[in-house]
Amino acid sequence: MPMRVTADDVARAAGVSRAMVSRAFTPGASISVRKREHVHRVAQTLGYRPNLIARGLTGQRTGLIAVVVGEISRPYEAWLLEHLVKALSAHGYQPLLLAVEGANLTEMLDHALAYQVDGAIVAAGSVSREIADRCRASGAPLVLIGRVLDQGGIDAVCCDNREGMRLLAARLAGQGRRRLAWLGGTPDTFSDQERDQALEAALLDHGLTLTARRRGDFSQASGVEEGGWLLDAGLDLDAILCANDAMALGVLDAAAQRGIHVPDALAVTGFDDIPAAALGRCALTTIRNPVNETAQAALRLLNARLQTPGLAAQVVRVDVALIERISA
Amino acid sequence: MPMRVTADDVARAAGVSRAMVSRAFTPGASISVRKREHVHRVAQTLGYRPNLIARGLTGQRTGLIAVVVGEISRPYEAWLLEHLVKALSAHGYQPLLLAVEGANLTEMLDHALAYQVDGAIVAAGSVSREIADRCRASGAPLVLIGRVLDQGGIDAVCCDNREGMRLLAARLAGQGRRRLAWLGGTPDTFSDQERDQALEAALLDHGLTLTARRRGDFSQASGVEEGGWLLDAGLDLDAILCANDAMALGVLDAAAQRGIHVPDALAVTGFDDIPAAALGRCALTTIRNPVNETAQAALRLLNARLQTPGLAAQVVRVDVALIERISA
DNA sequence: GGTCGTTTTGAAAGCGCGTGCAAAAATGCG
DNA sequence: CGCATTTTTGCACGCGCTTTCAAAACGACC
Repeated sequence: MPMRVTADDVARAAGVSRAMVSRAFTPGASISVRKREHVHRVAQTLGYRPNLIARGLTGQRTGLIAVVVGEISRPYEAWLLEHLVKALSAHGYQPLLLAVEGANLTEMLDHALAYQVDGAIVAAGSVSREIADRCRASGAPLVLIGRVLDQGGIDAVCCDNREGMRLLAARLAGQGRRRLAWLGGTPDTFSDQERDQALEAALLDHGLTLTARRRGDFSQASGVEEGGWLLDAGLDLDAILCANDAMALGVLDAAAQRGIHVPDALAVTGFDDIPAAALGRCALTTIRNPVNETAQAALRLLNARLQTPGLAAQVVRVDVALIERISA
Repeated sequence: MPMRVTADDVARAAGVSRAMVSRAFTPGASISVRKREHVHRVAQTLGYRPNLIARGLTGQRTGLIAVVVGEISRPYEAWLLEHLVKALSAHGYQPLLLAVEGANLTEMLDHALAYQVDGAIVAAGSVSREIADRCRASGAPLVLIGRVLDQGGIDAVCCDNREGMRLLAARLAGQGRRRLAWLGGTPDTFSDQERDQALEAALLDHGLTLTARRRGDFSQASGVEEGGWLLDAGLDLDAILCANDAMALGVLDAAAQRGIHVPDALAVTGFDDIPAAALGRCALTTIRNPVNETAQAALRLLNARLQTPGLAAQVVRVDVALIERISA
């Protein structure tokens, strides 16, 4: 039955009041240097650490940030999560992880809000205005990643999908590819919609249109499946553009299985530039989605709003880049 | 300046005492059905939810569980994390995510303990006895995943590495492979050590020894690299056994780049059976490391110890299985 | 030494909630 | 209807900490 060491214990042992112990652990509090050191020393020997739960109850900040992410086992999500966690912990925050599967995002966020999180970073699901309002009502700033709410009013950071698609379209057009297919991801997904639209627009600029369109679920397996379908449909395709890298890698597999040479007979492009994209016998030509900068930007937004609640909402578009490898 | 709705507000609005509000939200508390419903209704309209931080302060349980994992972007880690999160949330826990990079595990766990976590699940780094004791002193049970402390005394769940290696050795020996190489992972890793030892032992049973051994860092990139080294060394290898799937996939790439046919000219085996192992033009023969059961077992252990602190520590070995695909 | 302006300190009031305890209300029974 | 039980309720305290506020200690300066 282990009893925690409390500030009272330290106070008694150090011969000071509990308030002093609190101040000793509060940077910038009014306390003499001598006493602070003394208290620290005593605390050390007793093995005392301020209870952050109790601290969170009084102060306005718990240091907890809700991080909502989709299926973690997807390469992009995992990659992003890794950077988010690093960024959070660098800023002294602690991530409360919520993995959303389906429509229970509201419920999960509510649960997180009950933990008095200082804020939330949402990189999955679709955030309704209602949810956003509820967060604001709880005093927890919300930052979206990879999706922006068109009604505005919510901080978001998202890569420049339009520019990415333009770059890909230009490259393929420049290579003289004419019969192009689009392999989209899960519908109702912001990334899917924006990339899809952007592609159509960009192709138009080159006088091209899609020969075929097909839809997967952003997974490599669906890339194999739908890619296979496209290749078997007798469409005589030049290129397959995929809504993300995972599916593109799947398409690459499908092509290899059929003995179709990439990039000579077929170009394949991805989006995100996940680490695995550079590997494999046929490295992927793709668009770099700068995960690290995205995470940093998200935290910057969060911090800014935490310090100045009245700030106007802001949408940060992080720059993308064409990564030329060999698949296209 | 949004003011949270507190139990007092609900009490006032419902014309009852604050204690009643508390009881209305405490399952099994002494309160009449009528009143509970009434309070719930009022709470609903006010948008009240019990503050879990405050609740955690009084009660012994915060519902927070520290989850320590290594590099999340690695497929296996991500996969495991996904299942852990699911399992935790199914049991009403909330994961506090700690990504350890380097030796600061102690520090991170200390920080988590300051949040009064109910327990910790550690799937990364090496846990010293000192750390374990500190956790126990804070009343937070520790459960290890994929590593067991040989001094014992700590709950752990880990797949049966020995049996896995036996199965692989038997298969390769049965195929008449004779010149085998081992591609190990990061040293000082429990998985690496146990799998390595187990392989040597298993091979001995078939009168075989390793022709070569090499070491990566569990990443696919290192698989490409070290696999390439092995293939270029003129060792005339029959088979390359890898300490995990990611490296095996890398080796597969390396072989493909060199035009070496798998499995005819070379067998490649992995370990874990991550989702990506089944994909690709050359599906991986590997050992299934049942992540889901692992996560479930970890939670069972955690719950058991939470309910009965005095319980003897237990090591659960989850069963593995040989997954026969085409790479070996 | 005394006065005034500065730190430095301790007492006490919360933060939002759970819960033991005793009072109040409801119920059962004769 | 009266009494003994049982259920339901409210009060008040405490969880571990932060933070006013006023008192105490300090130091400088005349």
